Amino acid sequence: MPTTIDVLAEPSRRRILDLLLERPRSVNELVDQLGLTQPGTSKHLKVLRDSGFVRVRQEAQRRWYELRPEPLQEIDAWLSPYRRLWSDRLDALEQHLDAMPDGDEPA
Amino acid sequence: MPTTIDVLAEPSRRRILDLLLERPRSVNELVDQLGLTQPGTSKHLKVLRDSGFVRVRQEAQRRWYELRPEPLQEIDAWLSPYRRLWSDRLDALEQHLDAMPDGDEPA
DNA sequence: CCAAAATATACTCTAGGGGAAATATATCCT
DNA sequence: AGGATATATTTCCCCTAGAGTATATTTTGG
Repeated sequence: MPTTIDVLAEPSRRRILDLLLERPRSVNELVDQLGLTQPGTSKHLKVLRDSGFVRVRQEAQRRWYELRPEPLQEIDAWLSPYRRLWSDRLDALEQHLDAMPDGDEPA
Repeated sequence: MPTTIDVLAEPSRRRILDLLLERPRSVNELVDQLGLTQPGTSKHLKVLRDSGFVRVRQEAQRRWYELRPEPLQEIDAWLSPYRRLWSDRLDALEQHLDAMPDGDEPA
């Protein structure tokens, strides 16, 4: 079973997420927008379902796909330790330490 | 050439980033930590270099790899439109709107 | 200059993932 | 019930990405 980030690595699936961010859509709508075949689209949707990115609401024969936040939050969380690289000007400190030949602590 | 997120999708590469988040490391250090072969590790490092995740500082025969923030920032930026799904309690509103048969605004 | 250390590149093999076409399933409508 | 609509599943093919092995390259120390 693919990782959350594996799922995101596929361009068509990212496009699906983009489309679903605007509003819920039916499979055929997505097929049209993506330019993929219907089976191909359904396959991606299955992956997105299994990994929790989307859920389906059935209405007659039509199925409305909509976004779920959890997996994206997971990515957000994964990213968070790295944020110190560019926030709080801590990156300036790092560069400083790297540039110095030996220990050199600022106040 | 692989996308930023393609690069991130590979588990060993994510582990490399984790290790480099602690501190810069030489290739052999990474080899030991990863349990991969040296060539395999170097290959991943090349991918990480080409995509801007790391840069190298050479010192004698040793090469010190260190993190660069840009590609991770890019992911962060990509994520940002999706944050409205869970931040500012806007998700609660969305769910509410979905559940309601018609418009119904909270205070 | 030579051997060793550290890293990079080239090559081969293999498995998994994505695409398209065909088919199956489900639900509505009359 | 039966045809039509909407979607899912299966099958097959191909191609790429990753792993390992062998080899090349670079730099150092003596």
